[in-house]
This record gives sequence, C-alpha cells and structure tokens, in this order.
Amino acid sequence: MESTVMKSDTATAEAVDAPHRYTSALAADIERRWQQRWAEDGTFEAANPVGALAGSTPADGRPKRFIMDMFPYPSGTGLHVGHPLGYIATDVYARYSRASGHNVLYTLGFDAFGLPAEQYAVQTGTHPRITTEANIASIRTQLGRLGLSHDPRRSVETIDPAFYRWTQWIFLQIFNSWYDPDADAARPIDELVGRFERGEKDTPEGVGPWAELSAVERAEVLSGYRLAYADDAPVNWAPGLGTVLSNEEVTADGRSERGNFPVFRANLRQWKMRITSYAQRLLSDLDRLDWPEAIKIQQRNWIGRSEGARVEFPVEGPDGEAGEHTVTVFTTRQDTLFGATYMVLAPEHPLVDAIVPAQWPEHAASAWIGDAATPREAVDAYRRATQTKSDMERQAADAKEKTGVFTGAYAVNPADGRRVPVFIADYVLMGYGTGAIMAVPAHDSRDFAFARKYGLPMQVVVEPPAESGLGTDPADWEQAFDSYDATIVNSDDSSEGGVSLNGLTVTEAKRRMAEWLESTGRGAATVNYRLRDWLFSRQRYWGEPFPIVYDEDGVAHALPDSMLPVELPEIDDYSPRTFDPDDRDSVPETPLSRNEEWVEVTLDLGDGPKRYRRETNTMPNWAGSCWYELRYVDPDNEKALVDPENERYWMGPSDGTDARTGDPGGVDLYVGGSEHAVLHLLYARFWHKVLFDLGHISSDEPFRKLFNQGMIQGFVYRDERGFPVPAAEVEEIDDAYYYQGEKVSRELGKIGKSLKNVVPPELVYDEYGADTLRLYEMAMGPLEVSRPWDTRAVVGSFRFLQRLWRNIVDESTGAVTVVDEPADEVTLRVLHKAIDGVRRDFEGLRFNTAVAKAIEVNNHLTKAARPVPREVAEQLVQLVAPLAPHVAEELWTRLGHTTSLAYEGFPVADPALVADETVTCVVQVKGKVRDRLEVSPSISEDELRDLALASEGVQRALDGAGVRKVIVRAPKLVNIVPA
RNA sequence: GCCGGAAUGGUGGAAUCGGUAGACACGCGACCCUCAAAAGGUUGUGUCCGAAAGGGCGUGCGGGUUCGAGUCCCGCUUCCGGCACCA
Repeated sequence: MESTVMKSDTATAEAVDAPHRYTSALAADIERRWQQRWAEDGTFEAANPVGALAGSTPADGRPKRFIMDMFPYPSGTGLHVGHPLGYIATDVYARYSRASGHNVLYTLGFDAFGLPAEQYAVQTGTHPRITTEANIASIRTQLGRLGLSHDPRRSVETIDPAFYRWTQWIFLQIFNSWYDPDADAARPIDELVGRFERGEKDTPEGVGPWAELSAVERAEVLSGYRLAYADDAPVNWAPGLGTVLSNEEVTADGRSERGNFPVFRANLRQWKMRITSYAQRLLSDLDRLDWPEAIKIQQRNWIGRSEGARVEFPVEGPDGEAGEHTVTVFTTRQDTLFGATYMVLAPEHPLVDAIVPAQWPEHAASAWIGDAATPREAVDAYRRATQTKSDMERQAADAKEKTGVFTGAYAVNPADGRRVPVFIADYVLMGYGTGAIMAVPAHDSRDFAFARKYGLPMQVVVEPPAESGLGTDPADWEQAFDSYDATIVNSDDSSEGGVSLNGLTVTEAKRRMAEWLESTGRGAATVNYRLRDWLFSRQRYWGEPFPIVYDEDGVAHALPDSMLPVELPEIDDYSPRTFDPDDRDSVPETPLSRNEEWVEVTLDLGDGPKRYRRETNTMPNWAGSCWYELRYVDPDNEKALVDPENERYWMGPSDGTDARTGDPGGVDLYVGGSEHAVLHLLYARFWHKVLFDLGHISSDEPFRKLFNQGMIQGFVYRDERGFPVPAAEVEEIDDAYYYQGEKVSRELGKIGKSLKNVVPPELVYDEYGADTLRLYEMAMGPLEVSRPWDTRAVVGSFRFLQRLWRNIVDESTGAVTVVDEPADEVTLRVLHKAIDGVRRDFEGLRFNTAVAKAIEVNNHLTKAARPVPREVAEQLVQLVAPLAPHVAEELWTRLGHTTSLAYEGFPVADPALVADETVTCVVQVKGKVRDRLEVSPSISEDELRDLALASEGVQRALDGAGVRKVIVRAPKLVNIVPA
C-alpha cells in the first residue's frame, strides 16, 4: 500500500509543473532505451585476437582487462537486492576500464548443474533442465534491468552439452595424467607407461615387473598414479541426500552442508582427483597471488602443511618376535621420541589385524582390556563401536572423551629400545598422516588425556621452565606441557649408535633427531599435508556424465575425443534414491544406472566393437566452475577448450615472466563471496595447474587478483516468540518497531525468504530506477564490508541523480541549460580534484568514496556555479557514467553527442588544478587546533612559523606562556609546544 | 581451544603516508513552496558549557611511544567469520 503512494510521488507528481524532471518514469524510459541500443550496437562486445570473436581491437594497442564475477547458480527463488552487489561493482570497474582505454572481457555465465537445481526439480515434479533453464531466464531478466555491460556472446551455461563436452575433455586430460615428481608437474600417463616398459621405473612394491603384468593388473597400477582415479576408500555418505560428498562439503559437526543430513563413513568405490599431488604448489603459489590475506590463510590452513618426521616402530608379532611388522608414524615432534610411552593406531589401520596376538599378555592392566577375553575380541568390539558412530557423534562435544583399547601387541621405541604398548583409538584418524601415532602424553594434550584415562606412563622430555612451576613430575600436572620454547631432557641413549638430545632446544632437537633417524634407517624428515584427495563422483542425475566406460574385466576406459560429449540422457526417473537419513548401512544408487539402454553400449575403442558399461556416477557441481573462465575467453571454439592465442592474450603472464615463477597470469579481477575460499577456489586452481602442466594454457593460476565483496544484510524483525515477521510491514515508532500493533525486536541478518526480509530489486527499479539502485549499492560502504540494506536511504542516491539532471536539463522545458563559457577557477579545481580522486578510487575499487566525490562536484555546481559550463557538465557526466550509465548516456546525448560514451575516454585531471592554490594550515598548540591559516602551498617553513606564532588563536592559547618548540610541516601544519 | 577480521555521531560510513576526526549519504530540526500533504528547495545537525566569542570532552576499554595517535606498540572486552582429536 505504502509503496504505491511513494511510487506515484517519484514517478508523476511533478508532471504538471516539472514535466522534464528526472523521475522514476523517466529513468525507466531512459534505461529501457539505452539497454536496447547497447544490445543492438553490440557496444560491449570484446574482440579476440583469433577465431570466431576476432576483431581489430586487440591489435590496436589498447591494454586488456579480464574482469569476472563468480557466476550465479540459478535458484528458483529469484534475486534480492543483495545479489547484484558484486555484479554492479565489476560493471562499474569494467565501464571505467573501457572508458580509460582498455579492451575489456566482461560477461556472465551460469553454473547450473548440481544438487539444489535437482532438488528444486524433484520438489516441483519438473525435469531439472526445464526448471533450471526457466530460472536462468528469469535471472537474466532481473539482471538485465541493471544494465550490466556484459558481452552476451560469451555467456556460457555449464549444462550446455557444448560446454560440458569440454568439462569431460578436461576430466580425460586429468585421467590420462600422472604427477611426475622429477618434473614437478603433471605429465601424460603414456610417459609413465613408457618408463615402465623400458624398465626406467619400477612398479610399486608388491607388484611384479611391468612386462609380466596382465592388462587388468597394469590398469590397476596406473590407477595408482592417475590424477583422476577410482578406488575403494572411506567416503562421506549422506543417506538422506542419497549421495557421497567431498570433505569440503561436510560441516564440522559431521553433516552435509547442503540439507544438513547426517554423514557417515562408508567404504565405497568412488572417483577421486589427486589434488594432494599439487599440495605444495597450491600452497606456495598463493604467495604470487593478489588475493585477500584472509582467503590465503584459509587455503593454507586447509592444505595444512606440517613439517615433521616419519618414524618406524618395529612391532612384536603374535609370537613376541620383534620386527616382524613395522608401523610408521608421522610426528611433528620427533624431538620428543624419548617421551613416547605408547602407540596408537587408527581403528581402521590395515596392520591392526596382523599384530593382534591370540592372548592377552600376562600383565595387561584391566583398564586397557575391558572385559574382553582376547585381544581379537576387544579390537573387534571397539571397531564395531566406532564404526556405528556417525562422524557427528564422534565429534560431539561430550564425545571428545577419549576411548580406545589395547591391542595386546607391543612395539619398540626406536630411540631407546623400550617396549611400548600399542592401542587403537578413534582419536587417531586413518586419513591423516600414516594413521598411526607415537603417543607422548607429557607433551601432547590428546595423548595426555588418553594416558590419564588408561593409566599409561608419562615421561617428561621437554623441561618446563622453572617459572612455570610445573616441576618434572607429570603426575601433578593438569595438562600436557607442549611448549616449543624449552629445553630437551631425559633424552639420551648412551649405547653404541645412540642419540642424545639433552640440552638442545626443541628446534635443534627436531633437526638432530631427524638426522639420526635418517642415518639409522629408522625414519626420515618429511612433510605432511592435511589436504586429502578430492572425492569427485556423485550419485546424482543432474551433473556431467563421466566420459568413462568399463570393459568386461571392470577396467575403466577413457572415451576418445570423438565420442564427446557424453550427453546426459533424458530420463523420467531422475530422482535420487534417498534413504532414511540415519540409515548408515544403505548403499548409494545412481539414477543413471536405472537406464539400461544408455548404460550398456557397444563401442569401438580401437580394438573392434565391444560391449561396455558406462560409468553412471556424475560429476559434482564444482566441475563446471573449475574452468569456466577459460571458456569465456573462447566460447564458440569447437576445436579446443580455448585457443592458445586467445588464452595468452586475456590470461597469460605479463610480458617476459615465467608463469611458474613470475606473474602466474589469470583473470585480472575476480569478484565473489568469501564462502568459496576453499572449495571452488582451490579446485579451480588445481584444474588450471593441470592444464598448464599439460601445455594447454599459458597461465599457471586462474585468478590473478581476487576480491571478496561483503554481504548486504537485512534487518530481521522477530515477535515475542522469536519468529521473524514480514519486514516490509514493520512500522517504526519512536525508535521502537511494531508489527500489527505488537512490539517486535530488530536484529541484523542475511536477506532471505526464511527471515521474511527479502527486498526484490524490482521494488527499487520501479521506485527509482536501476541507476539509483546501482549508485546506492556502490555508495553504501566499501565493497568488501557487509552492511545493512536500508530501503529508506535509497532516496539519497535518487536525489543526487535528480540534481545532476537538474544541473543540465531544465525541468519545465526540457532544454539543456549548460553554457558555452569557461568555468571559473574554483569550479575547475573542484572538478579536477574529483577527477583525480575518482580515477584513483575506481582503480582501487573504492566505489563508495568515488560516489561521494562525484556528489561533491554536483553539490558545488548546484550552489555556486549555475548555469553550468559545458566542459564541467560533460566531464561530470563522464565521471558518473560507470556508476549510473543509463542517465549518463542520456545526458551525454542531450549535450549533443551522437555516439555512446562507453569508449569516449575518461576525464584526465590537470595536475595544476588538482593542487590547491591555497591550503589551510592547521595551527596547533600542544596538539590541539587553535587556529587556521590560508597560505600558499609553497610557503617556506620560516615564514609559516612566524605567521603561526603571530596568529590570534595561538596568542590566546599561549596566554603569555613561552614557546619551547615549534614543529613545522609546511604547508599543512604547525604545532607549537609551550614552555 | 586455534587462526583471521572488526569496533568512529541517532544510522551507513569518510579520514589512502602518524598531522584539521566525522567527507558523502540517511535520519532528525527549522524555514520556503502548498488549501494541505507528498515531492522538491534552502539551512542547521558529534557532545557538553556558553547569549555569543570561545572553551571542555570525544574514534570499544586500560596503558605506552610521539611535538602530535582513529592510525603505531603492549594488555584486555565485545562482535563477526573460518578451522577444530590433523599427531
């Protein structure tokens, strides 16, 4: 109701006495016309060096800029005013870049495969392709009204077979590669085969010579090297979703990020990407990226490099004979090896079965063995108990209580030969390090807790400093002493070949121990990463099919290029098979497997037609977003995912640098939310590096510069019960908020349906126009900061445009009122200062201050310089054009120009006019401002000092007191220190 | 618990190099236009004392460095994000 009243106000109220005022109706008209004209003229099409989009522009010597947003995922709910923030920012930057002489690649595609689209389709009972395409169309409409200067020819959709053909192609590149440690790069798998054939490389331990292996065995060996491979391993299985998930998609409390279902560990054969091979490069190359430090830190933490050592512990076999088996542990504290008083293996550790003896050792403490009659029984019972726990239960707060059981076996501490008991416990994770640890309870909080609970001995080897008051008997301690800043004690093996660490610092001891381990063959210094391989298959319909078929022996074969794309078959039953969310024994079923005639195929893969079964998993929805920036560059190329020349032009490292060591290349500006810090941004870097290694592209990183925009938040109003009430219907009376007469509370939250505070962009378009929305979103604060949406405040941006309009166009006649007379000097100084500042603000993505500077110029004209001189009006319009392009184009036209100002050039400040003719010198006494002087910028220190001392304010403040010291920073400041 | 980031008027924010705190905008007050309202215009607006001139105080809290600190250093508080049995 209220909005219709307001609408008429901004749209038509002035129809009688000001028919040519900038109203929402006029804005809508201008915006429609200019959007149409830009489209007809192809104003924002950017030329490539070669291929279908080639044009003369790249050769004309302009520098290029590749500007990108994280592309949207088309949900069914439509956009709200928070969504366009990043798009507006990149558009302003793109328009500024074009005006200031760049060839700009700027477009927007859609990421449309994946769970949410499929869930929406299942809910509505409509095929996901239909719903997804409808959603994309409606978002295109909503965004279209913003007037974003995209090159529409480059917009891609990940669900388009012409696009995912290349997603599949890249998968095959990865599948057909291995990581060659000598080259420190991915290489074609054929090179590895060649090395095996020529005997230059040995097959892995336990496998016979290459020449003697069967085809199946060879395939299995290669699978151990391929960068994309399928294997049986514990994965995250979410029965409620009916699919497995990557580690990145599981929250800290063991639930699916999507849908919040319990996630269980299940052993399933799944596709994975060997991203761990790239751990070090993904880590070190962060240093060469212009990214927010916070994101880099998150990636560093996720990769989780830690330096330590592998240490081998001989384990006594069931017959008590030492050395039959060896358990390797990873530790970052090899300096505390003498303090290792027991060992723990993960319950799933493969050596557990081999080391469990038939009987309990005689002296085994009852606390260690529970009431199990034999070690076998105890181990089996414990394994069952831990496996039936979901990850969530394992990690719930009260489950942090350590549990475990003695295996009955003993190992030998390699440092001093002491026998130490071997436990299994679920606080040791199979997926990290070697799945086994040496436990040093005195100096590790987890081992300390476990040892306390089971009465295991503690040995101090790092001496707490005297001032800590801890003493050297851990029995008195409340927690482990895990400092690095102390001295090693009790660590001396005087026997032949033994090592002594006593008296060393922790860092020295780590080095000494690593050397000793290496020299005696008991271990070695090593680097371990937290990063795990990326689980890449999903039991879903709505995703890219794998270009993989299996032969009768179950060997996976890559399909040849000629058979791509493997199109997703149109089927009726696309629903995933989901289960009771808590049914951990359920097994995933892929929708594609129900479609026998698609699955069973006869193909000729080079050795005659044969029967094959297609892979029925699909790719996760990260796949398309891993490389879409490359397709923007060359969207229509049918011969390659991107022509090397086009890629080099838009993304290659800057001249003369090696992408592996210097500038890594990549997109010049990538804007998006920080929620993708480790998922999309890590996966995309990984794929990009593989493609780089294989020589398909010249850039080593996809995104040279990354910028995280903040979130636009909304006020959430809650009633007494805490339920959100519709924000649009809340009234404010005397700083309190009421909904239907009831008092409600206000807080800040996300904008969304569930919080009932969605503001659709149409509301602002209709009320004020798209230019106002753009301007408001840019003006409301720094791009990287989250801030609350305030519908009431939008009018401020509208008023600015209205005043700008009024300074150029007569509201009653529509005549242009500018005069062809030179501007006065004050006005010129105001203008040129703004030009200088706005340029710098745009370059630095500080749009909020750029807006303020443009407003200042306009305010000056309003107050002091009407009628406005043409040169000032034109440059102000150009200044505003990136922010409010429609109204700027309109004014530009009315000022007599016939071409779009998109490429008109951006005003350049005259340095003489940027520098002030006089500056205000602040005169302080004891740091407090007591007077101001208007002085020349070139005034000498002495002259300024004299002027300041003589000034009225200073005399008053000094009140006869003497002067001890005078600090002069000509011409801006004088500070007088009284005696 | 660990790792980040933030805190400035009634509100969003500005101050880019240690040098005028509060640009710009919202809101609010006064006035003009109007039968009236809306829209628009002019103008004021950190806070306290004061008629004014002018002065006191002021950037989450407590210290410090400095002629001078929103900005640098040390110690806290609160809020927001991320990670979390990672050996």
